[in-house]
Amino acid sequence: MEKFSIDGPGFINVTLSPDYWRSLLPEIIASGAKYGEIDLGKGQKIQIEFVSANPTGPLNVVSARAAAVGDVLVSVLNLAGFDAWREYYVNDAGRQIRLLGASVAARYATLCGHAEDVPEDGYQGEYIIDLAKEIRSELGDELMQLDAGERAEKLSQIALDKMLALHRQAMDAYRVHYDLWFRESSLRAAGKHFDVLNVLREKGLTYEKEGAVWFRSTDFGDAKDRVLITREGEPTYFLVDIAYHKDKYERGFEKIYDLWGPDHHGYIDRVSAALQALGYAKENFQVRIIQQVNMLRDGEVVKMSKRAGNIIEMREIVDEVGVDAARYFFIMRKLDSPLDFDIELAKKQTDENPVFYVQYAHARLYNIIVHGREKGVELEPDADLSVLNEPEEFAVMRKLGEYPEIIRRIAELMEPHHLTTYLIELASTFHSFYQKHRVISDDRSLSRARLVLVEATRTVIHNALGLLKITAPERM
RNA sequence: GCGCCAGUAGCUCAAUUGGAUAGAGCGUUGGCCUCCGGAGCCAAAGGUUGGGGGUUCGAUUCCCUCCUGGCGCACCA
Repeated sequence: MEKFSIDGPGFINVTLSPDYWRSLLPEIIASGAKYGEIDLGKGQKIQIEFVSANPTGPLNVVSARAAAVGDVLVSVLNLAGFDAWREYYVNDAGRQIRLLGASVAARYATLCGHAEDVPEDGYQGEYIIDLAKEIRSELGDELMQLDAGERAEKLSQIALDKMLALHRQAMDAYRVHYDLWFRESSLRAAGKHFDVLNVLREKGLTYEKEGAVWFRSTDFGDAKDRVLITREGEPTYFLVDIAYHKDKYERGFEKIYDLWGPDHHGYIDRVSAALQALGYAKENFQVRIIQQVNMLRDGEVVKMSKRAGNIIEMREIVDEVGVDAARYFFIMRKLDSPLDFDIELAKKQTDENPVFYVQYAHARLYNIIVHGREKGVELEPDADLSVLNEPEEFAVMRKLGEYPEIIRRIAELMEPHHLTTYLIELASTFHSFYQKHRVISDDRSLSRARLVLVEATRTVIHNALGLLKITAPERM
């Protein structure tokens, strides 16, 4: 530290010495991918559940946003000292799967020459027909020999497996690799939801009304009580979901965070109520709502309607703009803000596109090091850095020093957009330096020192892009 | 009607959770390549932070109220 000063009410300014900033550079290079590591989490086990889309239809663009956000959050949390885990909840049981089976069965029967209507509340989408066609091409008409009930049951399992495989492929292509795809059916098979029901009942937190079993969630802050067992005797999605969340704690997670879509915010209080009723601390279960995505083409919002069948699928958007741009654009905004995704902009390979701005900076940095080597100036992390005295050099060093703080902020606030904002700032700070000063020149000692600055900058950009799982190109 | 979220430069968004002169990108205007990548840089213009109250040394941030937009208010998931 160089000096303290008191400047106005509430401000104490601390000036750090030039040597402090210079010493950061070899540290960054030595740390490599570990630069930015902090001990915020202290090894705490934390689970992030995200996407968890129903396997009854294709993944949409909201899932693509959630997938990018959840994936990056876990990476950042791990860097911040947590033991973080990616999980996907597969709703592979219950009413909707029966409807999936019935819908596919109707299309299948129709293809086999026995015209049948898709049930009123079934799935009408084009993809159901595709599924039916695929199944028929594999199995022929043989399922027509079963009675209608068995056929629907059989087809629901086949369709489920196929949808699930598609979802896994889409996530894989998107570079999201879950630690676990958790099956709802496994909870049901083990009767875990009935265990929950019994516990709540023993605590006197349930009652019967109009033939259904209710949970007194209002005792724990919910707006109204909720049904656990329907009049028909079926467990609700809610009951099984309580069991799922309880199971997370039983598997050793100390904190469980869910990322949900905006249409689920009314659901938060009841799950929180149930977990509190079961004795878990309120603050260990948190839900972040990820707002909607508006797809734009040439500045116009693309109208999407599930009914009309013109939804944009996750796969389509990733195929069209590429994984790098898609991930970047979906991370770019604060979770609370609706996100405008301009498809044409994401595809542009120009300065209008922030992805290319950052990737360009990395390619340029890499190239400078190559150029230095060609000129006989090797990268030496222990070079004498006292020759670095330009304001633009210190601006870059200060920016590099911010990185661990960015990691902390993202981990504490669960807001990954700070990473893309930071990358733009770092790239911009470096470009300003680069424009004004030459790295490789006749002054050997200055060249060596600046190469250290370049490599440290390259390392941080590389690390940040790594967290985003966006490629850091050596040339473009 | 009730609840959640948003409203910041012409456009798309930030602002280290209450701090200093509210910052970037795009767009506009004017400059910069004999030279490590011009996919870059510099400069200028552009703001009553949706309106109005309040809290205090200090508010984009917290509270109240109103306006606008999105979403939700199932024995669906």
